[in-house]
Amino acid sequence: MLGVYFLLVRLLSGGIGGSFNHRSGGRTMLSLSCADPWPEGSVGLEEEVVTAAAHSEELDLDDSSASAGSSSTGGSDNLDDSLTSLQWLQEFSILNANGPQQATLSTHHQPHFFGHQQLGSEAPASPLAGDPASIGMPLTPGKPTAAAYCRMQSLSALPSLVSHGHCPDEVDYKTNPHIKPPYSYATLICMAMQASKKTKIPLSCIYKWITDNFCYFRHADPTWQNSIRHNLSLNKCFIKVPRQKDEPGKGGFWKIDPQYAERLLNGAYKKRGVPPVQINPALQNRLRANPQPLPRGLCNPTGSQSGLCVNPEAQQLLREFEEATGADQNWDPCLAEGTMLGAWPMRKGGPGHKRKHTLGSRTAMVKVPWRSSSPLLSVEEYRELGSLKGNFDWDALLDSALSGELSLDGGGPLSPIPQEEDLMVRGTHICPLEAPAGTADSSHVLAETQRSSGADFEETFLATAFLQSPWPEEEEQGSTNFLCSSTVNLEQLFDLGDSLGGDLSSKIEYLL
DNA sequence: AATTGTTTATATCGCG
DNA sequence: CGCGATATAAACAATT
Repeated sequence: MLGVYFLLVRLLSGGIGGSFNHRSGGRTMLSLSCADPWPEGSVGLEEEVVTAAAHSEELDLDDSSASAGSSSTGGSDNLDDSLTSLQWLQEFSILNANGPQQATLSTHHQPHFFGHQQLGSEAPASPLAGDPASIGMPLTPGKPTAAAYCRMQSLSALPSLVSHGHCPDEVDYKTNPHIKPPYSYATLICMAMQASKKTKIPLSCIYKWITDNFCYFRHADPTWQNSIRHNLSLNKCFIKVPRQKDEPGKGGFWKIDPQYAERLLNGAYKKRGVPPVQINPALQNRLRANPQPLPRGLCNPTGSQSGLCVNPEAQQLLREFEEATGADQNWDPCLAEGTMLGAWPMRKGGPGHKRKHTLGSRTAMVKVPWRSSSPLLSVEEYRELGSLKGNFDWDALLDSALSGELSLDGGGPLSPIPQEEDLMVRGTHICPLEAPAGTADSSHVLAETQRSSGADFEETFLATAFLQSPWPEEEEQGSTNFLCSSTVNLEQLFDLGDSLGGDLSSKIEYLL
């Protein structure tokens, strides 16, 4: 069972943004959730972003950013094995599955992790309804969550505060106001930008996304906003897009320089050492006064709720399984465990794996694998890439994977995805990114991105599609959204495996 | 006045 | 110890 579990983790979570988070009654449920649990009809920021999108054509991928990447770095041509393209992805996936994007367990789409917060210009730091810091509940009651402080059993003294440096990855940052997310500000900005699915977003939307997705910042001193602004200004990754004269509102928009996107998210976790626990100072006194009970969602001593703990035997089984199937020999089970199963993401390469990220140096480009996927392409870039569209044949995908054809490291058979059709998962519509006409942009960056992304791009998109987006996607409204609403029963998926027949199925059964 | 954006300064941390 | 990355604070200007 576990081996298939792992396999499908690789197949799906790395791509779909699904999260394996629960086993119930012997049925392993694969929960898939995705972005845009936001209420329809929201105004304010939505309008702003929509407006921004309407003007995006004039702002996409200016030549400077394009040339910066294609020339100065030699960029994508330089390989850097240390930056495996999916590392950030899996990290990002689980992080969002467990944190920013609440993984769901039920078959019902859970629109919000905290109920609805109206969009608009209200103070970003305004606590959400149901905010545990506001109502004294550490985590949303009654909602199963993948976020769990696995292996925190010994930390009952401060269960919701202490991550102890063990597995804070399973902290539900959406609901836990005490632990500072282990992301740099730049990464947070990137997340917000990507989650927005817009080419450019205003500062207020960045605030909004961060506060919506990281409870910590809802209660933290607002000086973090200063840091955000500081980062936007100083970090060359971010490009300011002036607001057009006919665009109402204050300030400009911000977009990410695609050339820097990967680097940023390769460092999706702050590599810089951070204290094991950064307790929101604003809450410390309250916590001292009112010690909180063990929050729901925390890993119980048996680890049964979430945070699947993988014992060495299981990992060995998986390895054997993969050796038998030939599936993705590049996959690091440690990584998978760390990212998909709740362990703190491994710092691949160890302490010597230093990230180079200079705020102000466009020339100090990190080497990016040419086939790595950039998760931070603007929506127009996504759209233009086109590879997001088309029939996403999961039968074929699973087939390929089980037969060892599928290499998640790119260049696989998925590259030439047919275009002009919606994503389909066994007949279920996956909200495709709207592909407006006339967005063809043959910038160097895009060309480079297209060339370099290849098959990874689908993974990238799918893996990040579940990021919560505070901005409703009109194209998704009223449509059945597989990623948002579906819970895939693995047994159903395995039915596919049955159809594959042969040794693989037996191996699967053996592992089960 | 509030928000947004820029700049400077300082501190910490990890790494070579 | 120097350097780079990051965080934090603060001052200041521009804009709405």
